[in-house]
Amino acid sequence: MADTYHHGNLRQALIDAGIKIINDYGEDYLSLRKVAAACDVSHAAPYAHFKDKDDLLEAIKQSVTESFMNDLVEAVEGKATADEAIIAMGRAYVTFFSKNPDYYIFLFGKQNITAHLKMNKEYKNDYPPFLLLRRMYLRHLEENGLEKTFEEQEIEIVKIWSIVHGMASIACMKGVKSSINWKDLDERLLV
Amino acid sequence: MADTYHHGNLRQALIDAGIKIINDYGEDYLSLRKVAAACDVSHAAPYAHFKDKDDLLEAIKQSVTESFMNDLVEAVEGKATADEAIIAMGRAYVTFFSKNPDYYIFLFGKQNITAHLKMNKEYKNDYPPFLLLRRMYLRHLEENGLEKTFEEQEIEIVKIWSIVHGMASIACMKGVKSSINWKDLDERLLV
DNA sequence: TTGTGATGTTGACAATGTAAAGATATGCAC
DNA sequence: GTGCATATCTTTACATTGTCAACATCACAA
Repeated sequence: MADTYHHGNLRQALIDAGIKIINDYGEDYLSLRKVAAACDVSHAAPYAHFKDKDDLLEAIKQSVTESFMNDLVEAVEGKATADEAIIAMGRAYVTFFSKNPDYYIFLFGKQNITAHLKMNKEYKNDYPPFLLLRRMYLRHLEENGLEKTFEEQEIEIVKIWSIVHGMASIACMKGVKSSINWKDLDERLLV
Repeated sequence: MADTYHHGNLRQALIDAGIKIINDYGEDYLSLRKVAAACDVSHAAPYAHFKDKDDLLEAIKQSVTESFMNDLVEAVEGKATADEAIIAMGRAYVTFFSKNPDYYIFLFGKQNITAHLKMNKEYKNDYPPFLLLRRMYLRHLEENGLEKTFEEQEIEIVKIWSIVHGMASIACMKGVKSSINWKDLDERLLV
């Protein structure tokens, strides 16, 4: 099935090609036609799988978020305590974006001048990485026999998130993995 | 000087036209050629004043930020106490973006999923609105004879900012000025 | 077997950013 | 005022891009 008329799994191939382009040259460089060309397919072929460019972008974003989540879950799995898990998650978070700086801009926006989570409740209840952090935080409270109001919980979770996200943001801007101060991150994550 | 070959003040006219387009149809609808057309000028004329599209966008952004700052300063001026000034500034902040929702996306980014200020110190020391808030906050401390460490100060300032910015963000999304709970905002701003 | 829908190709079009070459006005040296 | 350098603007041209329509090809079920 080398050079068949049908591609086989073009949809996934387009997503992968898009990710590679974003990774290699940044989002600005990506175009529908280049993605199609990267898959050795005519420039209109993507329209069989995606409504328009935005639709493809959405799919790519979802795919990147998935692999982001995989890294986070993998980091958390099998950790003895919630505290260890939170630190591991923080490191994985920063590592993910320092490995692929373009993902940060792609996921969080080009003109992102902020480093904290949106207050919007819908978002906090939707975004998988955030849900994972909340689970870890609640486990942390339980393991240490702590009692917090819901308000206090939210504030602390956002605080942790901010530290990690801000650190990732800085790491991305500098684009220098070696500039990350891991010990500093760990210490700041110890609630 | 009705129909002269030279426009007179094309640079400013282009910026104004750009602002109007963003205001009326959103940033996506803006193109160099449309801006030029709105000024009754050939599509390449802007290149005498701006290096490229991004350059024009930068100028527009700067202009919008200026009028934003004007609103904030005007709100603060002549207020008897710092507390009054902070509340007035908060209201002006939210009002500005509820009057022109497109400005929010334009200034803070389309995929802005965050509602707090970037931790980045450079930013905090550069962004005029933030500097204004810090001045008011320090005046507040002074007027009430309060002593805070630098750390505490930063946390509280970011907190105030977050409340205001988050409220503006929500107001923009709903696009409904009447949905703003001004009393709630005032109360939350009382440190 | 047949034909129906999913998948791909080709060709076309309008919108866009940008560069090059030339036209026109403005201001300054003399 | 004359003449010229420069800033400003127009015209023309071109490549890229998103999108559509018409058609080709394939897979699979009736």
